[in-house]
Amino acid sequence: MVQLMAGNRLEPGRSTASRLLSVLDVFSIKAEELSLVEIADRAAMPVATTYRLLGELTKWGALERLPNRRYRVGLRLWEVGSLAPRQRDLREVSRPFMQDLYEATHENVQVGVPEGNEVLIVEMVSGRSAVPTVTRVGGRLPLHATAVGKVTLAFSDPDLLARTLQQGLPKLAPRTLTMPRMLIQAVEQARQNHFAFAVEEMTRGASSVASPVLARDGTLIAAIALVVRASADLGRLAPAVRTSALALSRELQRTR
Amino acid sequence: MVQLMAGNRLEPGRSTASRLLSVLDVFSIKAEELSLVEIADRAAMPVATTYRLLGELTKWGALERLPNRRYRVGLRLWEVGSLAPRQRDLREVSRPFMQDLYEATHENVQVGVPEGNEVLIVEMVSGRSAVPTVTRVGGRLPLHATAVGKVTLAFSDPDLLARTLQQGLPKLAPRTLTMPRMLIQAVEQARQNHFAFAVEEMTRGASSVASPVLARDGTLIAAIALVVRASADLGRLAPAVRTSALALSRELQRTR
DNA sequence: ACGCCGATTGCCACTGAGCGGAAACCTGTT
DNA sequence: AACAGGTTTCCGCTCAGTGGCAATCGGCGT
Repeated sequence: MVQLMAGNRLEPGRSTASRLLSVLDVFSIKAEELSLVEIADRAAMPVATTYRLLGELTKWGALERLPNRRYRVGLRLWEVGSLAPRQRDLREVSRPFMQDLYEATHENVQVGVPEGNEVLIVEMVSGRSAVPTVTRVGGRLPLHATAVGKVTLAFSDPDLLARTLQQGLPKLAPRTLTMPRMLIQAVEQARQNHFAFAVEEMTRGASSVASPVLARDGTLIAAIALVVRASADLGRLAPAVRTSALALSRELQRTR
Repeated sequence: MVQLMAGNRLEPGRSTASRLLSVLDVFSIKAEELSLVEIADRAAMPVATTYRLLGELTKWGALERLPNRRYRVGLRLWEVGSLAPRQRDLREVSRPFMQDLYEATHENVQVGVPEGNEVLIVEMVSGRSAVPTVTRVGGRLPLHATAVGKVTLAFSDPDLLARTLQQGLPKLAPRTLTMPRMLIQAVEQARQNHFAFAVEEMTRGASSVASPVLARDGTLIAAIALVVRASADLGRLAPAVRTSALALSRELQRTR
């Protein structure tokens, strides 16, 4: 028998709760179905420990076990998550406005809220004729390379912009703004115009226009955007997005 | 100082993981914003313990802390939950079909999947003109008093019906089927017709028609329903629901 | 302003719940 | 039938989690 760690713990100080939650962290849009070892690896925990925690999570319904012994996120977790008021209220109120915007343009409509250093997409309306996007409801978009992101930066606490610049502006597509000066200027413009563009900055062939959804006190609640093929005339679409954003803002201000 | 339990635990044998998850359990549609003591009470745990767990959950983002010191479900939990493939795929595929059904009838359209002894509503389309329903996305409906429920019972493992009968048929509205015989008969009819009705069995003034969404092997994936005011002509609406259910089934069978 | 009461936060002694290495046990593959 | 890769069970050791208590905070009524 080899030497054991003190208390038999590889990482003393890490709480059981945080271990449990870090199991949930390993699931993502690119990894929605994982095996025991895959989860253990990604969560940086021994298999035995991971196995026990997975058992608890599965029993509760946070995860589901597939016949091929893999794990995926379960319905019970979705159910509890769908109670999150921040997304639920916004989503319910915005749906009709998004629908109208879709009818008028037949392009992809997205609504996102700031979450950490990204924008979390909370609702989407898209049809067959619109450009296919990689984005999904529940997915995240970067702040510096999207229209929703620029609008968010323009109407949030200034140090969100500072943090974004500090952690660098990764080049995601040929036309991504990678120079701080350029982004600062774009954000400044967004603040003045109440809308922002992003032309092939995130994905080649796709562009977007966004406008802010604001609370009574002027703070940003969300951003609404149209994602279109790069050849589309963004200038012509901007007023429609702006109008929807205003209507949505007014409706949200009415209810609270 | 008073006597302490062995190990200072009130409830030895209850794991930390299960305690953490039972904190999430206390949140519901009727209790989406709770204070520390309320949570401790409902989860049957001491305040000190609850406080620590709430701290971990908040740090991770599963819960959010409001200025009034209350807790509610956070965006991070919604984000992870939205990865649940069972609801995500179904929801994405069904949306256009639901939209069509809505356009044709201008009534509330619901899609639900079986989860435990209830139906979990996964997606909804409703307009201003339709009857206001209490049901929300993420909400649950009883198996015995709704059209979606009866359809689910008709096309699921027979012992789901047995379990439903065993735990009693609570009277939810004047016309709820409370006699086992009646429910069995209704389920039998649903199996033959491929649709079911519920006339003011759940809520006075509201009725519904539902039809099953089936996998290639005949097992039930979901149920799609129209919820209408009680005065509406259900018989006239049934074929539309049936048609949507078939179209949706076919589309789902195509993709997998 | 003041005092009251419930809610929140911090503290700390005690021990069983959680940890993880290792071995047994499956499951599909050559 | 042997093997490889993953999954499940086992078990001894100990520190992380527990929860009673008390100090502190804060909202509300007087």
